[in-house]
Amino acid sequence: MIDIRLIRENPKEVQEAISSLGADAPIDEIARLDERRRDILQELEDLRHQRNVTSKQIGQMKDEEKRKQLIEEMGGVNDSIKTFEKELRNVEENLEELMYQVPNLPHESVPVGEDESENKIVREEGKPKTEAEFGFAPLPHWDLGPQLGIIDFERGVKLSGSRFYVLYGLGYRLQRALINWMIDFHVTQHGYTEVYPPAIVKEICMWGAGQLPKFRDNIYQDIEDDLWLVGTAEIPLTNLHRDEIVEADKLPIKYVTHTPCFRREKFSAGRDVRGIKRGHQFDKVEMYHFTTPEASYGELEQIVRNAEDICRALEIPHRVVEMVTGDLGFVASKKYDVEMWAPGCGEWLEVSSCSNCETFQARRSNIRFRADAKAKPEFVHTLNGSGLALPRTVIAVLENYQQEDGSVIVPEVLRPWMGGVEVIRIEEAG
RNA sequence: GGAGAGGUAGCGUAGUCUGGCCUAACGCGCGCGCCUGGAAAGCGCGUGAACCGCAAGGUUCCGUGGGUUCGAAUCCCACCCUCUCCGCCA
Repeated sequence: MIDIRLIRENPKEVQEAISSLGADAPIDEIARLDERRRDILQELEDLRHQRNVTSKQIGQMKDEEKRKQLIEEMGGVNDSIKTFEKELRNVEENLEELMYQVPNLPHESVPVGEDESENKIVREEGKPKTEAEFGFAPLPHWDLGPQLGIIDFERGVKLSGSRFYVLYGLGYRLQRALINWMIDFHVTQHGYTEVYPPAIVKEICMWGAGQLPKFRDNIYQDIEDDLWLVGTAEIPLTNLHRDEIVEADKLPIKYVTHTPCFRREKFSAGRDVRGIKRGHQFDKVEMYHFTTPEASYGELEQIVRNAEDICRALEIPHRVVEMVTGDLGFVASKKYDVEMWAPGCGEWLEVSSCSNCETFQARRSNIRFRADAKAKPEFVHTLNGSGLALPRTVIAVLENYQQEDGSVIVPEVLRPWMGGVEVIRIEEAG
């Protein structure tokens, strides 16, 4: 949710900003309803004032005659109040519905661009290994995994349909090792507090994090109990402090968590169907900050660095990409992706997406802080960043560390979390 | 699933039976000051939020939504949520 004052005061600029996102929003209609709302409020408040004053008089009145007369007069006032109240409710309902459809506005530093093809590569670290350096043609993980007996696509489909798979043995062990290692890394090296939140939440949480109404079709839902499966830990983490006022000295609050994520992938039908890159269910380690407006952009850079630290420790080539306006999405003011190179499938995999949402989620979720004890509460800024998404990190490990005989070397940092295993071999993997 | 209790401002609670002095009290916490070598304690003062308005000021909010009434935290109806006990259970 953006501040309606922006629309009230600079409707043109807001309209342009939204156009730069390649999005659309009913700004004119919002401005019209906002004005009508304020007009009604003015009328209504005058009438209510009149009612309050008169009612008080009636309560104290001794003269029965005058008393009856006043009560009579109040009849008309009450009718007007009821009429205005009804219209106000109507206008506010419409206004809110429209406001929920307005995307977040881009930060001034975000490069203008049509779509992802114009995203800027900010920096790159580690050289992708060439085929010559490998000494053989590296396999994609959808060949490597089944060959090692650690990924089973057929049985995944048997259980749950397309875009599901089963991990076995050292494959699953590798994922577990990554999860625990990454969480420990963020806790000990980056100062995060680890949390374990619910992965299915009430509808209100979906609105608060900006998932509804826009992404309704992409969310799994239990209709009977009105519970929604989260597509990212960002949702429960945002809602941890919903309707709270946080003291400034507690900020920044930095959480790291690991949850399953569920996505219907209705918007990507037919894309990335091979392998484990885009499943309906996947695990993700997620970083999340609640912070002040002054600190948020510095912290966005920090979150990106935190994600890069993981890539670096794994010794996998990676790069940071800055999103242009056309690829920002609905909730971010500014966003970076971190991508790992996957030599088998020959593409850069988005393993992390780091966003500063400024007050967009905080407004929807009513999360505020007090700069000091006397200050008025103001909205916090919220930031999120994957640290990292599991299946894609598993892909990158398998494809970068594969050897000619089909075995995969375990990255050194992971070995303590792998029970000392150094190589995943065909004969021992399962 | 059964029975009961409850939802009041950052937290804890009073007020509801008996509608108007509720413009919501009190405690904790927090802020300022006094005191002190410094602090704690103590004492004094202050301290909810949102919206409209240049301002003065006004309006709204006692879980949510309706209703009754000149007037509702208080009465009536519906719904939501939380807790406790029992049952079942990883």
